[in-house]
Amino acid sequence: MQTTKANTATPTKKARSNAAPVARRSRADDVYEQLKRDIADFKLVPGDRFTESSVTERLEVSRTPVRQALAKLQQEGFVEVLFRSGWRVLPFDFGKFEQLYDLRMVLETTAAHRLCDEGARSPNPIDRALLDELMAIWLVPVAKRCRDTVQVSQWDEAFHCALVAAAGNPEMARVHRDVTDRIRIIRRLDFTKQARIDATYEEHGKILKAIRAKRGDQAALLLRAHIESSQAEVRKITLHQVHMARQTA
Amino acid sequence: MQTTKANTATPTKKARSNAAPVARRSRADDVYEQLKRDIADFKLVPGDRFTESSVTERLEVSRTPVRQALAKLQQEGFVEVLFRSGWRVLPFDFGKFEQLYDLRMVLETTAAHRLCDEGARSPNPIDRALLDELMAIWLVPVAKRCRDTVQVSQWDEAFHCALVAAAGNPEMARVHRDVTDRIRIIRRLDFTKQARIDATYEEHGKILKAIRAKRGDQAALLLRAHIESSQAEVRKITLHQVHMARQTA
DNA sequence: GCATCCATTCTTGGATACAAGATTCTGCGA
DNA sequence: TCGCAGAATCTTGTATCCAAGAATGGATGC
Repeated sequence: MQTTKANTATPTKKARSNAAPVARRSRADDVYEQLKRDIADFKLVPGDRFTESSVTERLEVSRTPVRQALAKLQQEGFVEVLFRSGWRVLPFDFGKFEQLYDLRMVLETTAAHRLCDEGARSPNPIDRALLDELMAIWLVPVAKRCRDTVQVSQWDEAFHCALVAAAGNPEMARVHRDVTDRIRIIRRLDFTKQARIDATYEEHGKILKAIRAKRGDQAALLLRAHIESSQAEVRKITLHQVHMARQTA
Repeated sequence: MQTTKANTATPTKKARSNAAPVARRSRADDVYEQLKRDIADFKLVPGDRFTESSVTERLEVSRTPVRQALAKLQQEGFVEVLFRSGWRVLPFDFGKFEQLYDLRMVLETTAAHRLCDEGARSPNPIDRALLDELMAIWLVPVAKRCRDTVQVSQWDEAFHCALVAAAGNPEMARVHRDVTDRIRIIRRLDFTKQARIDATYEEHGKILKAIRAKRGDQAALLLRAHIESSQAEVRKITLHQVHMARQTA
């Protein structure tokens, strides 16, 4: 029966030890990040099986942090464990991607509405600064557009996350970020063609303008179309691309 | 460079070993369930600190499964680790509860709309059977209403989860379930008064009737009001109740 | 050639050992 | 009585050890 006695004023003692709750980076965190990157980069191909020891050798840590990282990835739906028989990167489940894209649409269109309508307010106020940043990136003359696919792909992800984050519900933003993490692997296959990049600039620009004009319905409509087109694109290319990625990996 | 060679037909060998992916219950799962229950039941009071060894003693398992369980709870936002200084049940964060209630509203009103409007369809078809079950529970004559607060409280939770589940997006339902898990601790404080139970019957009934009549906007409106009233109730009583719970624990 | 049995190897789940640092308690000095 | 240094204890992070069971490969019988 412990009771917290925090905030009892003993400044000298506290100063000695109870420092800021600084986020300590553990080995498990490193392994987690690395494995997640490997999956997103197709170094670990969906469907592939691997063992804990293969990871310990590759990353040169003991099994403990590896197991922690794998447990986290398992919970997030990236890998699964086969009892006493190794691990497996979860194979593509297109049905699941459909659901995640759908969920994204719900969250983002909700955010768009809230960004336009002060009345339908979220727990926290709207983050105007975040919106301004987006405008600065996406509302530029055609000549000044970035042509680096990798950069634009990252900005695209950040755009959608920022939209939700700006709407003032951090928990909603967190869920949206998780969804983003999970579709990244398939989403990046979409960002190979220049035409898609141009379209992204166009569509993001229109969405931001609609938000700036406080036209919630229009912003939501544009957003929905934008996501749907990206989803449709993904639907077309994945089977082929996945095969390619599997070859080159 | 492993490649999956699953589904190569060797029936005899496969029959010997590669059984169904039966969900194995590990010790870590047990500890996880137990700790989560303890938190929900105020056996572990928000703000309290505890150590891994205290859990190992109480549940009589080694640190390994305890640590796995705690890691999961940490990821879900129930506890936090203080570097080399024990664990802590996260104290109540009313702001976070506001956000979670808000997110619930978004998910559930979306579900309500979809249950009424066949056009705005989800990835999967609507689960009519689930809806029928709900009707069977909540659309009963006043005399036949259940008066057991615990039972009704569980049904209430199940009602909202089923609503989302029936709408045909399992990932959305999963997120909603996670949210439900996290607000359970505060939500249960609401289900003490008989009046609230009656109101729940009334409101759930109205919502189901609106859905049956395919009046999406009305259903969403009722749902929003229903959740908001429960949220308002929670806002009032928590500070006092939490104090009480802390005392009795 | 083919199926089957059995020993070997491999793999994860769990327990334990060790390391680095945080906390606490004790004793001393003023 | 109060402050403080330092030892002793405690706590988590990581590595390693062991057990139970799964996969594998080879020998054997036919």
